[in-house]
Amino acid sequence: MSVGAEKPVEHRGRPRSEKSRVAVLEAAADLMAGCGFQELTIEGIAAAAGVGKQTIYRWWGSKAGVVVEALAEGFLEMPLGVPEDTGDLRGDLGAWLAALKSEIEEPEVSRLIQTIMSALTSAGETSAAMHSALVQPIMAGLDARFQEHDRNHPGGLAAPPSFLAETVGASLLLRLMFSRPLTTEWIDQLLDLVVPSGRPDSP
Amino acid sequence: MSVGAEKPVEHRGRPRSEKSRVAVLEAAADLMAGCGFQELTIEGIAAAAGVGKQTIYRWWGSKAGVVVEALAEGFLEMPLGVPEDTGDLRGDLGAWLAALKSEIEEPEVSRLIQTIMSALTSAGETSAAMHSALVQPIMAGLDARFQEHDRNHPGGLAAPPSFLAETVGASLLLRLMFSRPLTTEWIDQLLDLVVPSGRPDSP
Amino acid sequence: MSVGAEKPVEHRGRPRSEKSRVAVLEAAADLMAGCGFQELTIEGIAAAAGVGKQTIYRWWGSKAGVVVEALAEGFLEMPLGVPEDTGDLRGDLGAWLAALKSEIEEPEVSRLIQTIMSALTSAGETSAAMHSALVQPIMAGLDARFQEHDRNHPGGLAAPPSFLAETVGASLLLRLMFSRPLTTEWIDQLLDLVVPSGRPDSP
Amino acid sequence: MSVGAEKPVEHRGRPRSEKSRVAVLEAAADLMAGCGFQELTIEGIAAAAGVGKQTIYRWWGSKAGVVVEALAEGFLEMPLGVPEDTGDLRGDLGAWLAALKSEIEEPEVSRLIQTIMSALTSAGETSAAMHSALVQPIMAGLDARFQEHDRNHPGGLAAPPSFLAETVGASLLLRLMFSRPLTTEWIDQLLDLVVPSGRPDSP
DNA sequence: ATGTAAACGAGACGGTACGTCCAGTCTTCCG
DNA sequence: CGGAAGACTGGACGTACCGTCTCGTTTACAT
Repeated sequence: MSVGAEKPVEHRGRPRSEKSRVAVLEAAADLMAGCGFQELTIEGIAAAAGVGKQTIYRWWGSKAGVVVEALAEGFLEMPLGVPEDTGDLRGDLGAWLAALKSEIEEPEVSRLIQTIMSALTSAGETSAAMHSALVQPIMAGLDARFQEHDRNHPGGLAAPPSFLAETVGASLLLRLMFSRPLTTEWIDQLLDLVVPSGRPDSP
Repeated sequence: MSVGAEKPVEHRGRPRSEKSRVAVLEAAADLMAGCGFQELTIEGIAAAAGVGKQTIYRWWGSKAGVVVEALAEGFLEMPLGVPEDTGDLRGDLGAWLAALKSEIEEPEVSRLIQTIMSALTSAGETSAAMHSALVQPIMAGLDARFQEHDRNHPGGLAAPPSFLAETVGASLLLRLMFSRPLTTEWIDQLLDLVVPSGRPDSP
Repeated sequence: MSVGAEKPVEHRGRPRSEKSRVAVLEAAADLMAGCGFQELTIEGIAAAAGVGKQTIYRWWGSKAGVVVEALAEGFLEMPLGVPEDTGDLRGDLGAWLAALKSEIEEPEVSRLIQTIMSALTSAGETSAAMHSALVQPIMAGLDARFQEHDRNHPGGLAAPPSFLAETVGASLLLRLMFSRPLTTEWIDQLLDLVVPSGRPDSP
Repeated sequence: MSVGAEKPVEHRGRPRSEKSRVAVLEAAADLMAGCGFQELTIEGIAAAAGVGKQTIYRWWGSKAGVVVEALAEGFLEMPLGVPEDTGDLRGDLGAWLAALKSEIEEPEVSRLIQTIMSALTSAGETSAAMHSALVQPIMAGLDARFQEHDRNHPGGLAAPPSFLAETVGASLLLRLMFSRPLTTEWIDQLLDLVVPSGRPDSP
């Protein structure tokens, strides 16, 4: 009689509707793109998703929760891309930052970043979840690139790769948060600090 | 050429009440300390200040504006202190960060920081004003310290002092934003990056 | 052939709360008695009824609407009574008007009448509804009395009963509206006009 | 001792500005024509008149007071006209009521009447003043006509002329208040009651 | 001429209520 | 029993006016 195979859950009554779950996340992602976090409302999400408010409260409990899941599941992408890898770490990072520079001149992109950051800070208790959903991936991307560089040029980095990644990410995000421009000078200085300039590839 | 004695101002109607202005800023500062930015309401500020709502809308237009002015005028202080100066830059920074580390364990301090950062990100159009009201002073404090160090140990810094100040500030704030702990390892790594440890003073 | 069973109503979502409906009407009636129509506020009604403002706006849309319904459903009575019937129409009307005369000397009664009339005139689009809710019943009462008299004394009335009822009602209300006293002379003249005095019962 | 000569007035300081007084009354009259009494505001009048609010409060104290004076001084006319006099009282009244019938079909006229009546009922303490400013003149006009008729045809009226005038006025105003139509039947019945039809002139 | 004093326009003040929006909860019916 | 629909209490929003209160500016009389 032992059923073996774990009943995945004690399961009674109607199962959760995947359709509703996805509809909510998609609606949230759509609305996020078009307005600030403050203006994003549970009612708005429910209406756009064709879903009862209760369904959202049942499964997420707050709009921050919905946003976190939407980001974690890729319904909404932090529009920051990832640096390429041509073997020249400094050059790659420079190119990446330059691309960002032109990208955030589009108001839509700029707003989306601010919206996400605002969601982060408004989150309170969920800020850790937010961090891992949002910031971690970016850091991870940078980290991988720094790791590789480190392997090729041991001792050429001023600090552990993961730390440098975090530093770059923090500087970038804070700059975007305050709508300050990514000037060429600023980019150069950041690169100088993080990938000590010029000489690193020469022994 | 006589400058013609500037008309002091074209002034009609009852003049603005300084008493109300101060009452609003004080009330906002008090309330900020006790709750999040989301929970801070215009009605609450008006009631606490003994002021009509219209008076707030007349002069500030949004709660973010009130918070910016309260900060700019020192009614509310960003509880981050400023590093001492004993001649040992690295040591001073380390001590400062260590002090912060214990300080932000108090929930009140931690909440205040998050509140202010939330106000910043919610500000939208005023984010630049927010930046100069809040972040600039911290940066300026760090900057001064780095400048002095640079003068004493030319070439000992990995990047221009002001840039290092910004980097330290950004890393710190973002860490606080996400409620991540200021570990000793993190502090050490930051110092290693910014004030290349040990060696710089030896030829 | 069965008519297909009238859809009882297409009914979705939580049904309207009768408790709230009654609470609002009772609260409005209570408040009306104690203040003018101008001083009667939606917020006051909502608070007194323990109801959200939205509930009032959802179902009535204006305070005039609430007052109309309160009157129509008898939560608030126009304090004008109805003439008795002893067989002597002129005497009955005289007694009724005399009773009113002393009654409206109480400021509370006087204020309530003015309040209701003010609600009527402020109503605008709903003035027809107001009329049928308020004035019609009074008229109807008078009408019945005149009808009966007419039956007993054919030709003794100067105009159709319903018209005489309307005339008496209009004269009375306008007099109350302007806070002018119901003097004995005025009453006598009205009766003389409407129930041609003395002689009608003699052939 | 001889008091004699009244000090014309103890008069110090700047005298009241007639220009402002007139501007206020004109502004009030203009605004009354375009909106309801409820929507008529002191601030609106002050702005339209180019006058400080205090000037209105100094001299009138309430918008009802302004309206009363505007009516009393003829800045705003109750659009009811006055019956002609061709010797045939019944015919003249009939013609007058018929003219009104078509006139009040214009929404502007209808609204103005309701506005004035609303001002009356909202007035409270000033309702007596309102009455003499507004209703009295109409009554007076009717009264004069009835008086003359009475002189020509003694005993031909069912009640004292002034009373009949009041009755006609009251019936008319209440009908207008409730936006009920002035039908031909209603007019005929009123005339039958007030100027007993046909026979009175024949012996 | 020069006070002195009241009325003036302007407009900010503390308030009250407006009508709207949304939060989060609750009830009902449907599948 | 999950989910949509939607009504519920509660409370902040930003606006409109209230009636009061300064301001600086006329404008008249009384020195």
